Amino acid sequence: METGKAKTVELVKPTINDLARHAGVSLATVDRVLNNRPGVRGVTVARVQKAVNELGYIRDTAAANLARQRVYRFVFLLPNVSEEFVDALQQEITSQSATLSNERTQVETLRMPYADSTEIAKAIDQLQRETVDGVAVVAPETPAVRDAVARARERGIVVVALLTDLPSSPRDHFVGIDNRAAGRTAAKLMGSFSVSDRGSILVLTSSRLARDHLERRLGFDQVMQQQFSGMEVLPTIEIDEAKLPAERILAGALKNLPDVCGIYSTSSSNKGLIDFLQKTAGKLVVIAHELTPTSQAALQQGVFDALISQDKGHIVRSAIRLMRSTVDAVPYNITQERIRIEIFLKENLPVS
Amino acid sequence: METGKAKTVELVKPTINDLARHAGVSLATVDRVLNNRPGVRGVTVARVQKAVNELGYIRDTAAANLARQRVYRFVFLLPNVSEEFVDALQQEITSQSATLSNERTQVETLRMPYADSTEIAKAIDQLQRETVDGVAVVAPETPAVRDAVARARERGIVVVALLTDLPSSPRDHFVGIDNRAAGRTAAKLMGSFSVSDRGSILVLTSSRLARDHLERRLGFDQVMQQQFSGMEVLPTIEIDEAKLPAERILAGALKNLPDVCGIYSTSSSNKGLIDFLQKTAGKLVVIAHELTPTSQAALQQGVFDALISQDKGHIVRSAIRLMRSTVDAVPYNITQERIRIEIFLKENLPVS
DNA sequence: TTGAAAGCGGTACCAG
DNA sequence: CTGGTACCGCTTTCAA
Repeated sequence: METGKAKTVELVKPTINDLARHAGVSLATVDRVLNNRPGVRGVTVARVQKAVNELGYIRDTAAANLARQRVYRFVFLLPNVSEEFVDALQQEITSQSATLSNERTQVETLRMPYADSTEIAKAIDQLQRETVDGVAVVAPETPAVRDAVARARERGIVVVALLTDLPSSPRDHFVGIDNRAAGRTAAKLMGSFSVSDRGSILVLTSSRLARDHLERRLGFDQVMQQQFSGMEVLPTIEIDEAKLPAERILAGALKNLPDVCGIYSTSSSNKGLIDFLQKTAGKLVVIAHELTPTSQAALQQGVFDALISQDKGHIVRSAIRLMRSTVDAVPYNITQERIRIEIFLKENLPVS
Repeated sequence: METGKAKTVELVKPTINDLARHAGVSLATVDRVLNNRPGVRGVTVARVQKAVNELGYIRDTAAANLARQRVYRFVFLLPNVSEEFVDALQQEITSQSATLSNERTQVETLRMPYADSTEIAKAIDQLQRETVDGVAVVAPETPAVRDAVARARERGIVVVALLTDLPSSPRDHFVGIDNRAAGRTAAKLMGSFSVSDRGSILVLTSSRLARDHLERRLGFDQVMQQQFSGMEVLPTIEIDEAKLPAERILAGALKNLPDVCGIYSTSSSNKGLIDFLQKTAGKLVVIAHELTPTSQAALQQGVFDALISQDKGHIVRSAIRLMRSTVDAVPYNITQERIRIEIFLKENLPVS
């Protein structure tokens, strides 16, 4: 810890020319072994590899991509539900695509009915290795999806599960938060923000994105039971505005259950809930997911008490970095790719 | 929102060759106007610029950097206090430097006594434009520092304020959290986690990093007063282990103040506090800053209730991206550079 | 099985 | 004031 102690990193960076000279072969041969292309004698390969090790060679990806005129082509497969968060995610992809195209990366977004996993599977099956390098998909974990993912990977397409994991599918990566931990966090906040240590909690969900919602509920129950056992967590109510307005459902539920003191919505589309709460006098602790203009306003007004969120920009960048490095079979920095569980309170809302 | 609606981005990317042809000039001339080098007639400049606009030319930075053999040289100036967080930050810089060197970026870390701003100013003054492109500095806001920053910028060195802002200095950017909002968040959690709505709160600080600590305290007071006015926030106690062990100070304070129900430490070095708390029976709500191995353990054990943190990896990457794009005078994505206020509870601790 | 040489998109030096 | 050209690090024909 002495003052001024400095730490520098050398930047000598041997090139393939150095390798060629060192190994006594031509550039072309060096390139062949570097990219393990066929047609090089074992001895020659060994000579080059020795040079690589001795000189500590690291390929300059930028130069390689330039020479190769490489373009990465990725597809995002999102549900076509009218959910603010998903729309915002697509918006994010679109707005990043400008920058991305300067980084030799092409992105395309496809929207599919989330519930119809046959449709999704079909869409995945239509992805040709010749035209796409990787796909990031938001999908339920059904056999149809699993098999389509497996086939895509066999074709050599990199597959990333987005938002909701597909652990039983052979996907290359999952990009999204740990939803069980998110549920635990929601519970901790719910319990802490409640003035009383008893009462019951309403849990709301949307039918879509099933697995992540389930995981959230599991984590929620776990902590409520461990730390706030005086409170009762009611069975999950599924809200589908298309069938029945949220306000109706909620009004009914609250009438029958007079001791409800909190609401946890595992969903990210809460317009109906917000409308209902704004008309209701009683003070409930309300926790929901995802920071969107709507939910942010609700938080600001005090209708919501906390929001569990994940950064859309980070998710998109992370998915792309992971697809890119997987395609190129180069390592990536895992710490940069962990999507954090963000907690928003009125007090730490981003200044917009 | 139709199914399958696709959004693609073209990747035609005109090159300087296209520009040259289109404008009827040579590559060299195109290069001159692109880099506004002298010695080109106004008409010619106009012709090239017209071509740029008509073709929608965007420079390929990777190719340019290759040709130019560009290397970015940045310096991080950190306090040489023995604080876990700062050490971790230096560690982060070091571990990123491997990747960075493959991105034509060289980083060097210097450690300076935080309290001695003349020393810091001297260190900044010693940075030569010939050998460094940018510096990220953690420093108190004193006239000496301000002037040194101004001189560095006049020499053409990009300056980024790290962790604690230097708003009155002509720094190019600030990389770190909004510390007032962080304090507000701490207060909200403090009030919510407290079982009673009265009692008094101890606020601890380390003498260093003054401005950010001050801002945290301000934000804290604001929300405590607004939302938890039944609680009393006591004057800040400065802890300097070198002078007097934290345990002594705390034991003394708590003896005189029997109604203390919570502790907010604006500092990130809390070994003494943790030691003290582990030996103490009473249940206090304790909130501190920065996720480190020590603080994480304290959170895990229930000694701490919440941690307000900022991501070190993000901070370093962000500082570097900002310095790079400022040096090159190219735009950057502000949303990617906003350092979030992270809230860690036992429930959302990263699985390590 | 190997090497020579052109070229990717730019930059920079030298000549005119 | 402008153009020609070698070169950055790597890839990719084509020919030997």
